[in-house]
Amino acid sequence: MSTPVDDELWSAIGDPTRRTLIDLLLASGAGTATSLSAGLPLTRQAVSKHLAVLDRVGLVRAEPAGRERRYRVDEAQLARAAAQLAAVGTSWDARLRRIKHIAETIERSRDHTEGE
Amino acid sequence: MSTPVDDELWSAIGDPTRRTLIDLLLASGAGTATSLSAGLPLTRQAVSKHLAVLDRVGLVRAEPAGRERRYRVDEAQLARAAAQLAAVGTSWDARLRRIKHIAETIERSRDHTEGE
DNA sequence: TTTATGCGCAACGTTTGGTTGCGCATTGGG
DNA sequence: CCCAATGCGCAACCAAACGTTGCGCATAAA
Repeated sequence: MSTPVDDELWSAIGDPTRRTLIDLLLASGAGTATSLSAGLPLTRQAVSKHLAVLDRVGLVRAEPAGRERRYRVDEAQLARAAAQLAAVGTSWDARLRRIKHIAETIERSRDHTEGE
Repeated sequence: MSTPVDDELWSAIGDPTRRTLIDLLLASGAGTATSLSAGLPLTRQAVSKHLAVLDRVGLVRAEPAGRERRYRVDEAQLARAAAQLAAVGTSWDARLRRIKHIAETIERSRDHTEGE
């Protein structure tokens, strides 16, 4: 129900800071560790490590530009991640609906036979 | 774009082990730390701590039954969590689509004016 | 050629997921 | 009634992850 690879993706996007970074990168198109850390309560180092994690799972890609290291979201990979999130969500939803349906069915059949 | 409360929910369901526990609880209806740990590569203690976390954010609820402590998923809360997952996923998707659209627009206007 | 900016590496503290080893309560069989 | 077995919580301990500070090095700008 969950492969090791998918777990890596999950733990990458499970961190709130990394989700914020993805949001910022999506909003501004691209950014460096320094520029991103400017708008966050984090040091450049922390941001840099997070970007390294996102890079390792392929959610962002770095293009060196002079002395800068400009990061950009890999759209295909992020789409994959978004699909996974939605999948888990709808899976839970489906199960909850099924449970609710069964519960109602039992309730109804009890009303027919018993008077509890 | 993300409240502290929501971050707690996220970090709760961000952990792979806790998602597995939720799956198991959904599948079997209810369970104790001991019964759940039996089917996992975890000690009872680890499971117990995870259940405590899930309990604190309200995703599961415990009902003492004799010397046992039976846990059950709080369906409303889980539905809320599922909605959040889906929300983030679709938010990213929407942004990606918008970006792609803009990119195509620029590309097209460049083809008209420049020959680069 | 200096100066300043951007980055990576290393050492360190703190939180979190996991383990083991207790002790305490409840339950069930002599 | 009592004693073994079962289920749980608490505390101590380890390892990995997130964050910090303090370097040093390279590249761009003065």
